[in-house]
Amino acid sequence: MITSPSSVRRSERSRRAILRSALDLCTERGYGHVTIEAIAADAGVSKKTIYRWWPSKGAVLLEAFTDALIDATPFVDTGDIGADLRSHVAGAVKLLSVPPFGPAYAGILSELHHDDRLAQQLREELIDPRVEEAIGRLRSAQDQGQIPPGADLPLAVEMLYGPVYYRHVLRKPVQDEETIATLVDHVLRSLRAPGY
Amino acid sequence: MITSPSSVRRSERSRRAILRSALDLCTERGYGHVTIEAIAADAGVSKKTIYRWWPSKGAVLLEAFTDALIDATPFVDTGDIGADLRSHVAGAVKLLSVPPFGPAYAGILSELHHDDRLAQQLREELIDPRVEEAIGRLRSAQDQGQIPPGADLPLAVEMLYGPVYYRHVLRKPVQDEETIATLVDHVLRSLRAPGY
DNA sequence: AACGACACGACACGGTACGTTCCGTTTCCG
DNA sequence: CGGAAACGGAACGTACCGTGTCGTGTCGTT
Repeated sequence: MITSPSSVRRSERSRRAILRSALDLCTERGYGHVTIEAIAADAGVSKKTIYRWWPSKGAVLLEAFTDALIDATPFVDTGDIGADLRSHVAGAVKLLSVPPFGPAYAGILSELHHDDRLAQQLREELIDPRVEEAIGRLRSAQDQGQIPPGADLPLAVEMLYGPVYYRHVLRKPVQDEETIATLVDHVLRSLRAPGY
Repeated sequence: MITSPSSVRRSERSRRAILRSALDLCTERGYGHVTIEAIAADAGVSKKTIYRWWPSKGAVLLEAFTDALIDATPFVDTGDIGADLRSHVAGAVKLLSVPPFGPAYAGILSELHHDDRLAQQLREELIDPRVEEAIGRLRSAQDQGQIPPGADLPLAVEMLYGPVYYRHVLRKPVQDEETIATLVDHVLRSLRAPGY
């Protein structure tokens, strides 16, 4: 997320305080009340310092959120694609269900349509790599014969994540473990079943 | 969307001018630049008049968007559930792909997480009724034996709309007709195939 | 036909956050 | 040790917010 003045003299202390304050304010007062001025005040930092390293508050929160998401939803391979997908999706759903990460990600998504840089950054640094990881895990299951050779793996990823985004964006109640299991089953079935 | 002073003396002329200006500004300058002040100036209307009938700019655009969506994506019943779902989803995708409706809906979604009234209004007046309609169409296909009796119809709706929201929110390229057909096929297959 | 209520356009207000600029201080590389 | 650069703090003009006031016009009521 380091934007312009690539430098080793950057204050790591300020950086951490800014990211922490951004998430804290998101918890305490909601994304809408997270402002550059509020972050600066809470972190004991000059506004200039924030603008020097990030182009917008969305970029600040994206950096904070990305770190948390990668920790929360690793891609494991136990040999059982169903179980692995269930635990992976459950991890994402759980992260989105608790402040500050749910509101933070909703806020980030809300900025995408009027912030081309942020949209590109989100896709390149978060979405695309993780979609690739997911496809990789599905391909591994394919090699083990759990998924047919010709299956449309990118579509499978969208069918898994689509409902998660759908519910999060519309603020519907989050999926419980059973619903997630049913979803994963249906997606895997749709890959296995013959065409109509 | 009429909020408080329920009255027959409301100016229909002003109402139409406001809705039109809101959509026009969304096309010309993007959702982020649509402000109550800009709408008022463009529509030749007092800010007070807007605030009298709508609680926020999101509510204004939701009213305008709802009218357009209902026209664009009817639920038809030709007897072929696959064909009907394809044309329905294609209608929604097409509407979202053109200004002002794509940006307008993205903007509306972006307000949901800090505007409880708007979230409730969207669910009650747009999402829930249309989900019910979709389930009704699926149930009709069930009666004709095109979908098994025990199928999870609400989940099917989420699997259909989920990827549409996913791509729209993340600003990924919109689905073409072939992709939509593949999606519909997979969802229907997932309902028909036996459990793993 | 006259009244009275109420929506209307207009304008002004204080408030908040924006993004930028200037200044003096601190920190750290060479 | 000297200087460049990042720092915190304060102030700036701008934009939009949501509200209040006021005079005008129009539409129900009687």
